[in-house]
Amino acid sequence: MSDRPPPGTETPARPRRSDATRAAILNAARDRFAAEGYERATIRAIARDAGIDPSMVMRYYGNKEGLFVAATDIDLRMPDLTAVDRDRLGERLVRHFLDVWEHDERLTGMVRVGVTVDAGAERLRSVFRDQLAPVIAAVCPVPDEAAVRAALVGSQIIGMAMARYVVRIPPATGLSHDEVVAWLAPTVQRYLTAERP
Amino acid sequence: MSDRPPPGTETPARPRRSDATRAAILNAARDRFAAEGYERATIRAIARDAGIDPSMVMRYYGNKEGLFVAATDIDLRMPDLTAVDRDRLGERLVRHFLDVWEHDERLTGMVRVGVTVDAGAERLRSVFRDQLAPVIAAVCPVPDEAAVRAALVGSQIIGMAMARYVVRIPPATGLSHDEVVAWLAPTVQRYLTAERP
DNA sequence: TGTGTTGGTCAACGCTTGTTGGCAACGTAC
DNA sequence: GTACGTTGCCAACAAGCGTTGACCAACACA
Repeated sequence: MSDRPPPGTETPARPRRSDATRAAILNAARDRFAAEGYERATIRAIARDAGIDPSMVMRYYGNKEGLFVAATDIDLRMPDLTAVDRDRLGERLVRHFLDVWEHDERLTGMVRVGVTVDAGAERLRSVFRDQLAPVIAAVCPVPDEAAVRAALVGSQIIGMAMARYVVRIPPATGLSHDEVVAWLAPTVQRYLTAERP
Repeated sequence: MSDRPPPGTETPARPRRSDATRAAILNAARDRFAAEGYERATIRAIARDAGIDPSMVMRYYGNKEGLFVAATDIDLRMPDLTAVDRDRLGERLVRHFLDVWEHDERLTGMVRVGVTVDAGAERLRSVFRDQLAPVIAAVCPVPDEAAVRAALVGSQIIGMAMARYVVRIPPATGLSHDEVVAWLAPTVQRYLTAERP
């Protein structure tokens, strides 16, 4: 409890001896949550992975939900779309997401958790709101339409991610990157730039 | 164990006194699995909902996974697409799925479970394979392309379902049925009928 | 009427879970 | 050098889980 300095008066970044342990816990937690979902990822297993005692997890993160919140920071590494040819926005986005999904299995896991537990769903909503929506709003001429267009793009992207990486529907897993781009890019392009129907 | 008659010699349909109980268990199981996912839905809670003892669940369905398998039959009630105008296939499909998703919350729940536990993912794959793919293959002129086209359609449909009903991303939940159809129908139509890119 | 089958309850089992509190070793500041 | 906060381990807790087996009541059938 006398662990973190009082919020607001936070000291710049005084390193603590336990920082390595904290990091190890977060790393193990991310992997376990991603691989097994919220319920099956036990504090005991996470602690074992991190090479410490389960009680340390409690001391540093309060309880399991606290650990989950601390462990799940999702970064989509969104590109700046204003620098992209207007008629290649769809292709650029689809390619980017294929890249992100494929290089960080934790994202798949976070979707898994986001679907199961409330705190996870809130995380996904915040990722949509803070990372995807703004980037899309920046290239949307009518500000009022930005949110809906972002949601549409998000729906197609997350749907393909579900099909390929989470549920693993065979025809979807068999597609090459180029094939996925060829099919999905026009969809995303239309959601971004087409007149509102 | 001496419960079901030996498979193969199954007697036509002799009703058992316990049929009502069995049905009550399945109903309660469906609701609990849908609402809380596989892990949080406990056999004890399901039995309580059904008004019987937990041990009955074990007797009738062997174990928790057996109950899950028995409880999760998903019926998409797919329409016959061969009777639909070729250039309205997209609209027809999107409208159908909106209808199905909105009238059976259990579907949402099954996605939740399908994402979490292996047996659930297998269920989703079988639904895709046995219910969605055949219907789409029936209107696909090039048989070899049917599976991929079905997967593409499925990705957009399941993505919108995730956005609207599971994660509940605000801009997506705010869309009316007609708006969803207006945006998604052309996408699905293209996945179904457009030349392979 | 007697006997085997079916539908159901009850109490307990072994196990895992998140969580807690006590206690030892270490480092640092006075 | 002693007092104190930090870091860590250990052992235990209460609760909840899936699962089992003994036992009873009602029925079906001879």
